[in-house]
Amino acid sequence: MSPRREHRLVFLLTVAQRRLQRWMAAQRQNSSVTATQAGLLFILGQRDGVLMGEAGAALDLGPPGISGLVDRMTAANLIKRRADPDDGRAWRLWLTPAGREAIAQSKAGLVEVNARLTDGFTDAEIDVVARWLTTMQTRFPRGEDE
Amino acid sequence: MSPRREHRLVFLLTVAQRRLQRWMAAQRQNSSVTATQAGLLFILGQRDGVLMGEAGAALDLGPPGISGLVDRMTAANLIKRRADPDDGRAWRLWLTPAGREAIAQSKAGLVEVNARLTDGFTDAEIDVVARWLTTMQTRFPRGEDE
DNA sequence: CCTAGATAGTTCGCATGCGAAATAAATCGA
DNA sequence: TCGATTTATTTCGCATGCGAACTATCTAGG
Repeated sequence: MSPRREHRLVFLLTVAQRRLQRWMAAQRQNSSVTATQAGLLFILGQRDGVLMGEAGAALDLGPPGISGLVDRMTAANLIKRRADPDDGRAWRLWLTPAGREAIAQSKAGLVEVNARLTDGFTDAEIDVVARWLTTMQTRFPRGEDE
Repeated sequence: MSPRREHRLVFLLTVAQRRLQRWMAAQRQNSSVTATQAGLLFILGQRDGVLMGEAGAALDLGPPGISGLVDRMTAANLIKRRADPDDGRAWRLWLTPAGREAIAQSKAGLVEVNARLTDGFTDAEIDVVARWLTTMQTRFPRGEDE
């Protein structure tokens, strides 16, 4: 109703994400992997050997973002970077055995998060939330997208 | 339904927040202030002279977070830090005239963001979203809160 | 062919915020 | 009253990701 209430959505979203990241980091402790890292693992689990740019687009990361992510995950021996045989500029990403194991671990770790994320809300309500979050990508386009 | 769909909430939330931040930064260009900075301005607009810790709690920032935020906003001449007369450890935060002006600007800037955040959703749906975001703070507690 | 643009990644400097450890001031208990 | 603990804030090193500028490669057009 009042514009004041809607104002708060910006802050609510910011805070909610910070909470989630912090909570996941605390759970994670010395094992496993961040949410974004898990995202890349899941992508590679479905389509091993994607281009960095493709992965970045799927994760909504710009070039520096995906580049850094790949650096860190390569250093952690979760993925490997190999030159594309057909394009000297491009690199393709591949899971390492450790990365493949981390997928299973991450999926397990997400079970608790999922439970908390949906706790106290009906399926219909979660659908609304998911739709709202999904369409953020359309409603807040990047650069010259539209 | 399928656990797969709920898995995605983690990523949807992460991406949504990144989108929003990026979009706001792009709009912001060379003027105005980030969402979190606006949050602090609004707090001071209602209760000038809060303790740093209080502000941090309201913004869901830990000590290093609020400390850095205050540093940057002090450097930008939006707020002032003054020692608490009754407690030598504590600092209270006050708006500068520039900060007071920035509040109005920020509120204006949020109008467009609000419109986009709620665009295409009914009031009832936005209520669900707001409730979901709000209760994240309960469902993902910090440290030893509970 | 060869040059002009487009494209894939990287690097740099910055902003944000974290946890852990440090500092300084306040308070509590013997 | 004085040492031990608690509390407010800062500092440090790190992770994440951005925009801008750069590098290297590819692709078109002449």
